[in-house]
Amino acid sequence: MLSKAYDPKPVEAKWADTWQKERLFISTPSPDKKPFVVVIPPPNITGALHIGHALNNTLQDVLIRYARMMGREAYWVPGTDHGGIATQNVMEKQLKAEGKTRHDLGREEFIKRTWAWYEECGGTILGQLRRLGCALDLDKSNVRFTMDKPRAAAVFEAFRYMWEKGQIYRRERMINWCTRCGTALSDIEVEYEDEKSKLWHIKYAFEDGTGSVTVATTRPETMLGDSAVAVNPEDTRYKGLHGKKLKLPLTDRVIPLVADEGVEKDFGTGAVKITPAHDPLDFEIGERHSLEVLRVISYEGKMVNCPAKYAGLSVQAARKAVVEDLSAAGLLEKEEHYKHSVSKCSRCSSHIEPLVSEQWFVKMKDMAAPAIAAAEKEDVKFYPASWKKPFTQWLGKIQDWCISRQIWWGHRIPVWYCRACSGAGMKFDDKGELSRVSFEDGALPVISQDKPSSCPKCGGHDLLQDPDVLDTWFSSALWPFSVFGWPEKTKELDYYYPTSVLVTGYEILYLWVARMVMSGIEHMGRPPFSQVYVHGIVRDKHGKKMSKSLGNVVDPLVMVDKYGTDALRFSLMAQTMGGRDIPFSEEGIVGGRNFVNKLYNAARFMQMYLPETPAPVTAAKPAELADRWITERYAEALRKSRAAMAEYDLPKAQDALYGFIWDEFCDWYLELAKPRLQGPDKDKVLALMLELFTGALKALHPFMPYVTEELYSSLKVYLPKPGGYLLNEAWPEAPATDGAATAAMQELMGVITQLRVVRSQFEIPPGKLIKALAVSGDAPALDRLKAGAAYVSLLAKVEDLAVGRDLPKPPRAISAIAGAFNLYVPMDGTVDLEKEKVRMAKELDKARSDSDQCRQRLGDAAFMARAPKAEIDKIKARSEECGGKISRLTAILEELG
RNA sequence: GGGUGGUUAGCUCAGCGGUAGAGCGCUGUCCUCACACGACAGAUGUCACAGGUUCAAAUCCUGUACCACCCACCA
Repeated sequence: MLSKAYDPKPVEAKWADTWQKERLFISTPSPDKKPFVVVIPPPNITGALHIGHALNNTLQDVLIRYARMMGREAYWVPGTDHGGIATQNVMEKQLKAEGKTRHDLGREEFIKRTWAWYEECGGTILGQLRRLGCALDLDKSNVRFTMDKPRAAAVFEAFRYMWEKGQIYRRERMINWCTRCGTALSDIEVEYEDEKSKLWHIKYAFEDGTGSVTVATTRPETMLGDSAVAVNPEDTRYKGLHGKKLKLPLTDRVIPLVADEGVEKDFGTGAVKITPAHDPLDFEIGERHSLEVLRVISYEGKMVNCPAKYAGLSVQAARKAVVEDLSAAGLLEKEEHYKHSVSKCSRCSSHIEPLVSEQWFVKMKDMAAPAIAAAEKEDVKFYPASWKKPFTQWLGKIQDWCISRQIWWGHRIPVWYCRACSGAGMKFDDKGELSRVSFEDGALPVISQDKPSSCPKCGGHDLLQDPDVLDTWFSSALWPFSVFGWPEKTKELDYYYPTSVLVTGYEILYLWVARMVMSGIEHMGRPPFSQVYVHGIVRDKHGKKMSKSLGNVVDPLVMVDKYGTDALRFSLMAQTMGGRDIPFSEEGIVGGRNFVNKLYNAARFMQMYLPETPAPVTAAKPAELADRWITERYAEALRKSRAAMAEYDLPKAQDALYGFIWDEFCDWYLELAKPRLQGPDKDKVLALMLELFTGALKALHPFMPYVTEELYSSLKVYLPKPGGYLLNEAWPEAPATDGAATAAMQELMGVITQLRVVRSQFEIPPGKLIKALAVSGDAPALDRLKAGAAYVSLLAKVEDLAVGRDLPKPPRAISAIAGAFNLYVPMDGTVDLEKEKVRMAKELDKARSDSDQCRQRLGDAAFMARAPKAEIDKIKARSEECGGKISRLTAILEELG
């Protein structure tokens, strides 16, 4: 005999292994079948997977397995992402623990070390995906990496093409600079946080001594780089002062007062100091007025190009010093408390310094337009649909994308410079390495993936590669086609592209999804997928975002160890309802674990009656009421589940099967089958049970792959037509049913439940058999009950069920009403008459208020005139039923006295 | 400042025009020969608030409050 409780560990290990060994998840282009393709959002090689990955990959796995079982050529393409800054940060942390920096290693050594880390971490991630049951073929030959050779070729081709088309450019622009990471970032990699700060009001005096203008600022230290003060041209307070010169405090510079529409009249004093080099709005205003761009904050976050007193100070220290000096000079008009949002690096949470820098950019407007159109036309369709609007709106406001990063780990920008031809455009660090490139200062680009053998202009051989790398999302954006070998024209690309559905959390909708859509249209001529399944973020049980600092991070593998993969998957799935964020609680997994155990025990139950030596159970299926009923319920569950899958409502699809298995198959059908398994019907009943249960296992397989495979493999030997791996079986068809048995069964279930209520309320011991009478004026109902008497006897533990039209109520009997029947349960000892009276009176009250409600509606002329006939009939029927119930209850109560 | 979503049983959430549901938790009985990771039974809701549409509103519309998230050049 198998153990009472299911032990997922050995089972999961066995199947995970077998599936991979058998290459069960591999796919090859098969033109006779329709492909169903999902490319995995490649996890960053920054460490172990978190619970969000578990959810994301479970959803994909369900879709893939389901599609495969529905006859599609399903392919889930595995891979990992090199993860640019994020990975570099992990490496730097490792080095820090050794007391080193990446500069101690040097670029080449650092990259070598990161590749070694890729081998280690990438392997860990794949192992985790494997344990999660993911139907990914994890053979080396099939796993992609965003920085492997084919993907590098794709990156180069995309860069080359867009450069030649003029879509990629390099110039000076305002960018977000993370002083800790030491690199430029794109706009979406910046997060904002409210911070309590101060608003300083500073007086700028006119050069001619005719007064002053007061500006308000949250960043007084940047005044050292001011090139103007701006006011709104409509602002009457400053009419006539435009063009006047102001003395810039703490310096000997003189700056103009300019008029610009970008200035809000209502903010502060209506006058703004303009620091074109360190503020996006100021930069724009500066461009409009040809103001000098004076950089006073260095890439290291230190003050430069300013009076010696401040030079070299950190931004914070400079702020303090500037405020003190202004105050001492009497130029600080006031200081107020102020809350504003500051920008933080999304990777390291350090302060972001907006500054002007020469970087590589991608022009986005032209790429965005067709992507917006694709979303509008639903060539790319969102599930849930509510994501369409934010998606198109974001694309509508898109800014050019800064793609260069001043880090080491990533795709090196495929551009080379000839030392002889680029001259001052090449800047070198103290080690003699090319550190920065400036087109403005004369650098001449040569686009090439590998080092060009000679300079196309002068023929020289001293060419150096651009020191920057590309934003990691640049390669991610190409993922849906780079995985198939693009730009090579491969069979795979031809067959699998465009892919079917992309499954992702909403947090990378813009960062990644939008860029994939744009890139797909740009390079492949059509969007990379037709559907986007957007899910929420897994949070802790209080709804807080999981983070290491809060200490509320849940490791999915710890949960898997404790409860099993199927349990984790089941509970994550159950909670994704609505596509919103998911509060994760460990208690929730227990529910999943219990369900897995339920499945296991249902199988164990069947096994008890099946022969030791496996042989197909070939008996004809039985056809009594319970059999027809359970078949109808099974068909209904499959229909519901299939319909839910069609609209990507995965949790609903799972829930329909869960309800069928637990509430119907186990709680009713198996119970009803027990005595029959001892009698002549045994084989027939087993045949049906096997058919329905193994069918349910197939249907559940996409959700809970391990336990279903295990149970199916042990039961299939009894099937007339045993299948192979569940993944290769067809997802079950609902048998044709007329639904007739469901109503009849419901009537019996009502009688059984009422008798159980009597047993429970009058504390009749569970083991004790009772006598019962069922009385009704409804002759067909009596016949039906007679036919189903065995079920009632069995499930309500009745030893003698008398059914008739005019049976008298025995003395000392408890009454109950179930549908058309008055039920009487004679009691052995004394009956608590008061309790019985209260019970009946309560029933009567309920029936009366129900009846009143019906009568009221039936007496409402407006209702009668306007409500649909079906509704009126329903109320009429209910009213009649209530009426009958009231008179029956009244009679019972009268008898009770 | 703009936008989106939410407000239903103690908790997490379904339901989205016709008598309020599930899971967990809670209470009672039972270790009934598949499962105590179980069975059976039970309690618990002015469906945020205010208007409106409708014969009928948790469900549709409008507004309010609170919560959450996203976006924005909040000097």
